[in-house]
Amino acid sequence: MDFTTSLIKWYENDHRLLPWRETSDPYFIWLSEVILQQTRIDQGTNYYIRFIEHFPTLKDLASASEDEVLKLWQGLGYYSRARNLHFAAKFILNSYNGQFPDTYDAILSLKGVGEYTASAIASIAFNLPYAAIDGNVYRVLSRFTGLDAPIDTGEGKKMFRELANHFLDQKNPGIYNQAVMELGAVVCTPQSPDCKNCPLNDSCVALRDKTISMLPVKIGRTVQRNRYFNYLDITSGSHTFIHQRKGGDIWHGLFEFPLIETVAEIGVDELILNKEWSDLFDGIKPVITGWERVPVHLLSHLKIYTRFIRIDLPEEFDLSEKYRKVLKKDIFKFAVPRLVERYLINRYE
DNA sequence: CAAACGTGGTA
DNA sequence: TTACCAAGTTT
Repeated sequence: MDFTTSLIKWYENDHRLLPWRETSDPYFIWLSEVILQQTRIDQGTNYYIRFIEHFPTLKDLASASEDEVLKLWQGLGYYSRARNLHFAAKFILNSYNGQFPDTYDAILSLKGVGEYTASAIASIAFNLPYAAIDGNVYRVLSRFTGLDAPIDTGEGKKMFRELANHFLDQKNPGIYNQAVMELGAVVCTPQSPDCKNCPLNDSCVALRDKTISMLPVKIGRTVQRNRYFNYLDITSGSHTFIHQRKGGDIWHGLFEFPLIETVAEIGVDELILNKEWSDLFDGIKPVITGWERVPVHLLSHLKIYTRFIRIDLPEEFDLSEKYRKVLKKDIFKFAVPRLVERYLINRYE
C-alpha cells in the first residue's frame, strides 16, 4: 500500500475520539483549529469545551464582548488568537449573514486564519482538496521521505508543500489531513517515536537510514530577552487598581496591576526614586507594606523577572484615569496573564 | 523575511 | 535546569 492508503486505513481504525471530530460544523472546526494553533490537545481541549458551552453558535461568539472572550481564553496564551477569533466572528455575522464562508480564499482572509488553518477548515468542514501543513506534517513527511530541507525557510516550506500536495487524498482531504496530523501526534512524535507500530514503517526513509532523530531540520530559534516588571498591588480600602494592556506588546487586552518596568533589576529603594513612581502617586507618599519576587516567567522570546509590591493608600485616593479602581473581590472577573493569575491565587484565594 | 507572540510538558 | 517545541499567524 502507498503512503496515503496506509495512513487512512490506520486512521480509520486507530484515531482518538476528540470533541471536534464529532461535528462537521465549520464554526466548531474553526474554533478547534484556532485553539489548537501551537497548542497541545491536552491543553486546548478544555478550552474548546468551555467555548462551545459559552458560545454554542457563531452568533453567540460575535455578540459577546472582547473582554468576555479574553476571560475565557485566559491562560491559553497567544491572546491575539482570541481577539482575531472574536473579530472574525463579528465579520462573518455582518458580511456573510452569519453563514461561515465555504471557499478556501474566503476562509483564508479571516483574521487569525493562515494557510494551515484555512486548509484544515476547507478540507475538514467542506471536503475541499487543500493539504494542511502543520508541525506534525513537516515531521511525518520529512521522516517518511528523508527530505532534510529546513522546515522554517521559504525554500524548505515550498518543497514540503509540494510533497504534501502530492500525497493529498483528493477524494477525502479532510480525513487525510487529520490522519497525517494524528500520526505525527501519537506515533511519529518528536522524541522517541513509536516506529514499531507505525503503519508506514516498511517504507520510511528515515527509519531505514536511522536518521529519525535528525529530522525534521530546523534552522533558527530566537534568543530570549530579559524584562523586569514591578507590579504594584495597591490596597485602597476595599479596592485596588488595574489597567488593560494595549497593543504593540505582550498580553494585549489583558489586565494587570499598575506596572513599572525597568531595564534592569533594581531595588525597591531605588524604584521609589523612579520618575514613574512619583508620577503615579502624584504627591502622596504611599506606604509599602511588603514585596515579593515570583519565579521567572518564561515566554517563547522573553524571560520576565517580576516583583509584586504591596502598597497601602488612603481610601479616597485615585490614580490617573489610565487605571481602573476596582473592588478586590472582583479581581478574578478580569482576564489576566498567567504570571498575574498565579500571584492572585496565592494572595487572594 | 525575521521576530514577536504564551504556556506547559518532556527529557 | 536548560532546551525543545506544540493542529501557526501577523507584521
